Amino acid sequence: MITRSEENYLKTIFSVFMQTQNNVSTNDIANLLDTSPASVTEMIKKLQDKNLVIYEKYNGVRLSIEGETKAIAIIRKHRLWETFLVRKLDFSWSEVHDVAEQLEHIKSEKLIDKLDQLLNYPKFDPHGDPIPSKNGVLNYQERISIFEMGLNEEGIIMGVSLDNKDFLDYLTKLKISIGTRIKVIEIIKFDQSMKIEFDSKTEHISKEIAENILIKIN
Amino acid sequence: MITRSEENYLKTIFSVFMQTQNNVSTNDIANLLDTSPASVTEMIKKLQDKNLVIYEKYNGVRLSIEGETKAIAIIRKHRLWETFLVRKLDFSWSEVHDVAEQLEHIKSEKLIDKLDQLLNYPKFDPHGDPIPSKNGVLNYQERISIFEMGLNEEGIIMGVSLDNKDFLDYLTKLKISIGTRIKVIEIIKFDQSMKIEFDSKTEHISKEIAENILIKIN
DNA sequence: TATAGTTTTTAGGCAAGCCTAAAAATAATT
DNA sequence: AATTATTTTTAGGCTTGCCTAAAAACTATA
Repeated sequence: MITRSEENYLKTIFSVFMQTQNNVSTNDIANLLDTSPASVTEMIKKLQDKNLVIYEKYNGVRLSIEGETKAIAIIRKHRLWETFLVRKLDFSWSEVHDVAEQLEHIKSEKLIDKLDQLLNYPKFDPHGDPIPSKNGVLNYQERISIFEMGLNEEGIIMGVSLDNKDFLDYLTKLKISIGTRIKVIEIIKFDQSMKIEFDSKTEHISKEIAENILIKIN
Repeated sequence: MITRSEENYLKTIFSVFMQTQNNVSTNDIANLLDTSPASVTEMIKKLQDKNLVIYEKYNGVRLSIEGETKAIAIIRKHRLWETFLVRKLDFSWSEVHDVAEQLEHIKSEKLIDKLDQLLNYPKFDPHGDPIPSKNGVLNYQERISIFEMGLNEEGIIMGVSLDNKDFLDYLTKLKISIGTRIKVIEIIKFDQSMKIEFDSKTEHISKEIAENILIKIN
């Protein structure tokens, strides 16, 4: 049996590794899980004993195949629950995180399969992140932030890279959502803020906002 | 904060007290929660410190007003989730228990309110047990078991008093469900089994079965 | 390359929730 | 009423997951 805490560690290691492609440091995990580095070292050893991670002292950690399988299964559950909350229970996309964080630990294969079916096998969650399939395939769509776009470039919003209530509420207020087609019409050098155009209107967004909105690339 | 384990104790104490109207013994709780009497004593003290139970050494325990409120809230969640699983995810009534046991501990008022709404404010769960309202009112319908009925008496099945997979699967096989109108047509003295009539057919049920099917009274 | 700074690990502790074994209290029986 | 049986509590221990403080190992800098 895998504990709730172990699941959270796996999830964290997975997501950091996805971004950096490097072994994940003790400190990073500690910060993300809001715990002490000492506790992380301890837990990593436990995960190693269960063959869920590959670990060498002072050299960070990464998931084993088995650990990755488990991590992806948790992410699948998290994203399916988020989709459920938004689609069936009228949650806004800024409210789902904490509840999904709890629901993702419920153990029942049938439950998650049926939920998937009820939602008609969704491919993306409300934040635009891909939902892994039952057999663990994570269909990753390459994306860049608006901040990385050049002047006059266009793109379709595919997701966000920050799951923060204030940020998401602000996007909602701006009427920016997944699928919105945008164009960069001005880049202000001084503060690196940007003017973007969408739905025949113009909005001025800060660097911080631009960095956390993702558009499709290909 | 109330822990998962504390919630399970409260739920257990509530349901035993409902049946007996007496202080609940340490041993009973230990048996129901599959734990040792020593652990129960310990936990009861903790619950007492939190003002959730009323406890006197060697004299059993009962819930305080606050403890009862919490217990009822958990039962509400459990029964709403069971209803959701059966109605929306096509679980059979024999499968829902274990999953609902996990889901009942999810903490989100909004979640449970929205679930209630999605299900159109159900009054009873799939086993015929009443679902407490948001403000904690448990609308209890008095019921007796088929075993307590006399010859030629009729009644409408309102629920079951046993949440066991084999038992529930058997009822499903017999096509006995909540709402079924039945009539006792024979009582066999020797083994106290009964012949009952419903949907223009006759079935012979054992004492054990008869004891665990409940009909509406008055 | 020695030293300073940072990161990681080790050591020792704590709370929650469980355990077993033994003691104490209550209940049942002779 | 005294003894026996049962129930409940106490005492002491264990595991999980966390903590702080100190030691050890790596990294960067003079």
